[in-house]
Amino acid sequence: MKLTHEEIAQLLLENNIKPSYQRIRIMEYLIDNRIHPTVEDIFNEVHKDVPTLSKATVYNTLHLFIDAGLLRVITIDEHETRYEIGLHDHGHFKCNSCGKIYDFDVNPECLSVPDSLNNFEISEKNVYFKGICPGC
Amino acid sequence: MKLTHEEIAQLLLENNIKPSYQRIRIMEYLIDNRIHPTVEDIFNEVHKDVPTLSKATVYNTLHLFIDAGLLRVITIDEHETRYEIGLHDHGHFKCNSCGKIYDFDVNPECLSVPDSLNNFEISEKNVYFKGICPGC
DNA sequence: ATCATTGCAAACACTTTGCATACGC
DNA sequence: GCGTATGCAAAGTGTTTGCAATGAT
Repeated sequence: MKLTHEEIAQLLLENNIKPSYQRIRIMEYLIDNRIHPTVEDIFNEVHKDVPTLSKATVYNTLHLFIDAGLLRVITIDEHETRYEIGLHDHGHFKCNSCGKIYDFDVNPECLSVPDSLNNFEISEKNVYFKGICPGC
Repeated sequence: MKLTHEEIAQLLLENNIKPSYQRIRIMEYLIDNRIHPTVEDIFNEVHKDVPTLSKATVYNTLHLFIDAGLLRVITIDEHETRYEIGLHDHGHFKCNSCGKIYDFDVNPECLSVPDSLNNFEISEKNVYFKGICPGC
């Protein structure tokens, strides 16, 4: 189910983003590599195929995607900004040893809004755990 | 129930931290101002009373407290590192408009570990919501 | 006197910005 | 040709580091 460049271009257009080559390649990377990559990760990999790519463009593009609601920032760790293309709500587990981030399904109960937030308008819910993964 | 400097010194000693004046004042600030302050907040306020205080010392001291388990980093937003002295587990709500952070009690169900994390050793659990607070 | 803590300034890493070039309709 | 996206380099921010001065026991 790998998307073609045309399909990705379509996806971008639907979100009012002009599908430049760089943007398509960055989106392609994000779709194919659901590893919660950092800017570093994205830049390094896409740069291999698109040598002229600059980091500024990566930053620009990610912000574009975020504003369009296509991309989410994962804020688990200071000093480390990661991104993932938005699916359903789910939790993240970060291994403090190897640094890998795992997805997990959260108890739906969990995301119920407590009484104390009655008059709050909630746009985003996040759950994350930290610890050591089985491999470490 | 404001703690005296002596009581704070005692608290630090119990955690194997030498109670220097700066450390006491920083801890005092953290205890008296449960507003999830940033380094900026802490530095600015404590600096008023302790003019020689340097930011490096604030950073040093916060790391000391964190290592001792007295302090927690709140990672809600990239570009913004906030701290709170550790109490029970609770959720945080951040208002995207005024930036204020509210505490709320999370559904205990929420923090139950899902099957998919069976063999994971979990040391930290976090829940945070974002949106707009009633005041905004 | 010794060892730890502090404060300053320089170094760092990550991100943003400004601007000139290049690209696409 | 015009407007936008890109790439570079410089500027900006927040945090860390090295080291000399200070403070405590």
